[in-house]
Amino acid sequence: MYVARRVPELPEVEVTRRELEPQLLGRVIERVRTTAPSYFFITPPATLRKRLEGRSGVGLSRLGKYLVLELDDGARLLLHLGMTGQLFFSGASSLGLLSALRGMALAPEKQTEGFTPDAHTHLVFEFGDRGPSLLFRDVRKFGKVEFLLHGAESARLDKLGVDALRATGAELHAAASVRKIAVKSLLLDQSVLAGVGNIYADEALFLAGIHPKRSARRLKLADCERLVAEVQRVMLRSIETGGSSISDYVRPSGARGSYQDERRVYGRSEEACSTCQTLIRRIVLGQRSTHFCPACQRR
DNA sequence: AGACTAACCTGAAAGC
DNA sequence: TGCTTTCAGGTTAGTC
Repeated sequence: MYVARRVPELPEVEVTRRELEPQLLGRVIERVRTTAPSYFFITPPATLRKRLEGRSGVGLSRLGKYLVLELDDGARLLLHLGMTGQLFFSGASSLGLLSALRGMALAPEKQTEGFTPDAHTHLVFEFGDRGPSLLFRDVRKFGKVEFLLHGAESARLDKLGVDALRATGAELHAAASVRKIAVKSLLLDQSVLAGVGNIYADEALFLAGIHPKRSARRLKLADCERLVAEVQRVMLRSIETGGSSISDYVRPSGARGSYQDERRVYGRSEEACSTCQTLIRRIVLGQRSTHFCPACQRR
């Protein structure tokens, strides 16, 4: 059986940003703990410790799926959650909340007070105020941490396109008209629209009535405008419900983002389309599972 | 140079 | 029951 998973895309990163910002900025990072060098660390752990200890955050922004922590000396720290990354503060409520937003159920023994960093917790900030520590946990290590000195260029950020929430149909159309790829692949290209991942790409294409395999080059301006509008609508709605689940989160057992219930096609292959009752199909496109309604979405 | 593909990683679930 | 295989996905490096 095919099991759908939830992975941090733009809305999850934005909800995380909003959660972290008030609890992080202005606090002096006294000590940095890390795991051993790995794929996860673009900047070696030893360098991170040296550069970050004694600093404090003065700004936390988001571009696509990246979080950018601006430090008091002008340096920046890029954080990417990859597929299984979790950022949270030590203490039960934060952990439960954020894991719920991720849609990842934690084992009961890990939901207790005073979460102890485990082998998957690759980065920990301990603060001079002795308040809750910031933990970055990532089981599959697809997440990324990169330190940038004041004024340093970031190849990763520089190659991102316009943030999906700020994009216009005209911008998408300009990129689409010169690409010989499927529209779904276009949406996933971070150099075009930054922040769109597999789930919201499928959802937006369904809502816009566009077949995922339709050629990008054949998209008309009106198609692109509709598509961008649906990308933004579904993402804004997801941010909204992620926020509302904060107050809904009471029992660990029932915790999850309400997005699960609103999704129309993703992970619903062989189920009836909510619009026309045709069975939702699943195909593989660009090495990614792709879900669509063969009747509602035209090539 | 654009387009496509394998690799990175781990745990859950399916398969045997 | 338990060991083995498959699979998910964001990003990047490598190939054609």
